[in-house]
Amino acid sequence: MLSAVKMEGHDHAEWNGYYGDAESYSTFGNINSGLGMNSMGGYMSVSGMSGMSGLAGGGNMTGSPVNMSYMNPAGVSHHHSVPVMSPGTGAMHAMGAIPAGMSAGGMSPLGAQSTSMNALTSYGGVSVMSPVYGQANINRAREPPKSYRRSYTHAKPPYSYISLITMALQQSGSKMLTLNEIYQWIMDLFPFYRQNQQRWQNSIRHSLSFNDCFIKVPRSSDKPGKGSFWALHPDSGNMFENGCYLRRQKRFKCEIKVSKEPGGKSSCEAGSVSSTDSCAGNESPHVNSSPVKEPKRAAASESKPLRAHDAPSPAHLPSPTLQTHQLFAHHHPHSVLVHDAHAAHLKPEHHPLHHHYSFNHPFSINNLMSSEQQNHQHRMDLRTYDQVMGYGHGSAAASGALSMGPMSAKTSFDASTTADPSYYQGVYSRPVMNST
DNA sequence: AATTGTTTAGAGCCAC
DNA sequence: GTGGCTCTAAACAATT
Repeated sequence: MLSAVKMEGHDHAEWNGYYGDAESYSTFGNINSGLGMNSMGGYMSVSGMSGMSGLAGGGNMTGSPVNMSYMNPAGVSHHHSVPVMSPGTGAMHAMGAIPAGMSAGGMSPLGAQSTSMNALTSYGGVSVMSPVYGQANINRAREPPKSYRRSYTHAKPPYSYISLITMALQQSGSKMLTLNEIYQWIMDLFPFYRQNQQRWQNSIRHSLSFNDCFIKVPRSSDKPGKGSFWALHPDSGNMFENGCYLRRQKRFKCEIKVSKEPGGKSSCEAGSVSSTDSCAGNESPHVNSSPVKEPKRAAASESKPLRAHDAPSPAHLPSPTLQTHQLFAHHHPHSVLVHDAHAAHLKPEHHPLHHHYSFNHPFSINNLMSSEQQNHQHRMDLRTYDQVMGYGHGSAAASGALSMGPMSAKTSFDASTTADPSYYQGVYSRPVMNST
């Protein structure tokens, strides 16, 4: 099996292979030097970096290694160019490209979320946010292209399948996607996944089925097609609050799956009207505190997807969006769910899920992109890894999670806040189990 | 037939 | 060492 690059970013050898000689960050110049970056050939982890903004100014990263490979040293960008990336990019943060502690309140995964556009990198007059993957951008802005670029392009992203799925779902306007759409999103964004599709797609399917944080939403009668829609469980919120996209802080799971209905659906499936208490998420410290060993998933017969007759009447679910909306509304009575499906449909920012994740979900696209722009730019503002890196030729591919967007009001970090070292440490090195 | 979804199993890595 | 999380492979069922 191929297997390329070990996911968890622990495989230094592989990372080195992809990024090692690469910039190695010599181009980071001041950043690297003095930062003590490392000997790991592009695989660094930083600990105790406070204030990435400092990076821009030559902050002082000392200490532990940081995987600069995927870092987007901020500050090196060109602030005057016109951002093409995500809407609302207005606020990108320097290193921001990397979410510091998700716990901070919804950081964008790769993106930055601050209020300064430091991270923008200019490519031929056009600035694009550099996703975490695009860290090399900075260099590019300063130096001519180098041969090593090629290696970056198809490097395996430092995200687990779960985080990729989560990002995909988060960036979708309706907060739900079909399996194929998820595949496409991933491939659009990460060239690496255009290869060996059978392998990773099998893993994606497995992740969707196996992880309780993903729920299946049946298609409405007016949207026939193959496969159901997948959405994030409303209570799955901060799965990556530790800032590590390779490994969740705690696996989200439904603790109780006993309330099976005749149809066989579990209490945590979409459409369930059972109390949210039946499910354990990661958004609450309480819940996290006492994880219950996940019982083997219910037998197939007990976890049948919600069928049309199980779900709310199709008549009331004109669109998938509304379906989830209502489903979640039922499921999550205590959250800020909007029951006016119509309104929610028209105004994404009012979407229940939108609300739900806007304040605490690490991949909250809401924190990345403005609601209005989100849908429109969905497939335009985000560039594929290679495009960001300056290798792509085609049109921008996916949107998304990698693009930086405006932060929610509550998340107006200052440089130091955004630069939570734990993020880097987590994503590039190893998970930081609770930055706070 | 192809795609989608479920489940089982094993292995690697990491935190405790 | 143990347990948790993730990745991968594979078998199988269901659906389109």
